[in-house]
Amino acid sequence: MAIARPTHRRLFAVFDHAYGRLSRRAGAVLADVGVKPAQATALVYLGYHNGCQLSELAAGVGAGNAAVTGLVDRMVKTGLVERRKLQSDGRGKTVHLTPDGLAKREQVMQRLRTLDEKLSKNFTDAEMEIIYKFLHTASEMET
Amino acid sequence: MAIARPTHRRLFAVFDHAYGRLSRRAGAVLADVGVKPAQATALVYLGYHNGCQLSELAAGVGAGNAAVTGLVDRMVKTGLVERRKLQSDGRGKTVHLTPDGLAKREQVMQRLRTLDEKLSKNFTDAEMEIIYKFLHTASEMET
DNA sequence: ACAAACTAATTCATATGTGTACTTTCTCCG
DNA sequence: CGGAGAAAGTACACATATGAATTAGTTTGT
Repeated sequence: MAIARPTHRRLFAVFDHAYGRLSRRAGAVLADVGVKPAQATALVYLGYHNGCQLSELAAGVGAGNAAVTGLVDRMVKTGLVERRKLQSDGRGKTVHLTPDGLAKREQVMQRLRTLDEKLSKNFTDAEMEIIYKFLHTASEMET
Repeated sequence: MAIARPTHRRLFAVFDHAYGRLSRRAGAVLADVGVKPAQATALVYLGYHNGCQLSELAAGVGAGNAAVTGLVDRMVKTGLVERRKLQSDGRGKTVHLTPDGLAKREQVMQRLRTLDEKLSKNFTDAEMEIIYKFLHTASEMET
């Protein structure tokens, strides 16, 4: 039996709370860009994988297909991206940044870089390694 | 000027992604308890602060008042909690676990403890300190 | 070549979040 | 006392998430 580790008992709760607060902050930081947080995430991802399929975008932003269908709908409506049919596979659709979407992405990246700096500035590189390892563990954890 | 820290450039994105995946996992883990993730969070908080006011619950679970109004509505509807008027202040309402809510909370705690163990088992206590410090930083960060 | 199985995207019901506006109630200051 | 203003909850419009069911297109096994 492992020694009790009281400070670890509510890890998930702390993670959950921290994320809630952080995402509110991110939402506020992005408000003046006129893009919602989930859309910002998608714009960033698309900058690296422009023209990817919906499913890939879903995996990339860590959500399910259904969520991304609606997300892309709203982004198409506001002119940030466009959907195209995939000719190689009749089921697939690809998502492409518009010039407008690309411009918004630049602004988003500015804001997120600042946020990242604030988040990480009190940690050493060695500490950041641990934090990344932890976040990666949380991402990849299986049931 | 600081040295470029490429691995830190997308901290927020990594955090966001990790949270998305982790919360899906938590949702799946809680599915058999028949409680949604936000409700589970509220149940846990209420276990420590039963009878607190709505605003305190909101702060405790990291959401706004409006979100918690609806959350409590749904939990009242399914009999997990009840709302009472605060006599000391005509504006306030307090939230109380029902026996049913308390029972669900026990099940939730079981599941979350298991999740916590999986999340933290590959980290030493010293590493966990850093992770908690980071999560705390993320919670408390000001604009 | 075809039925069975799989995959991609969508739709639907529902849960949860935000910001804003509104109501009610308190508090505090002149 | 009495009105300005803060605070607590709620209502509303909307963004975003999930899971289940649906539709359509592709792949596979015989």
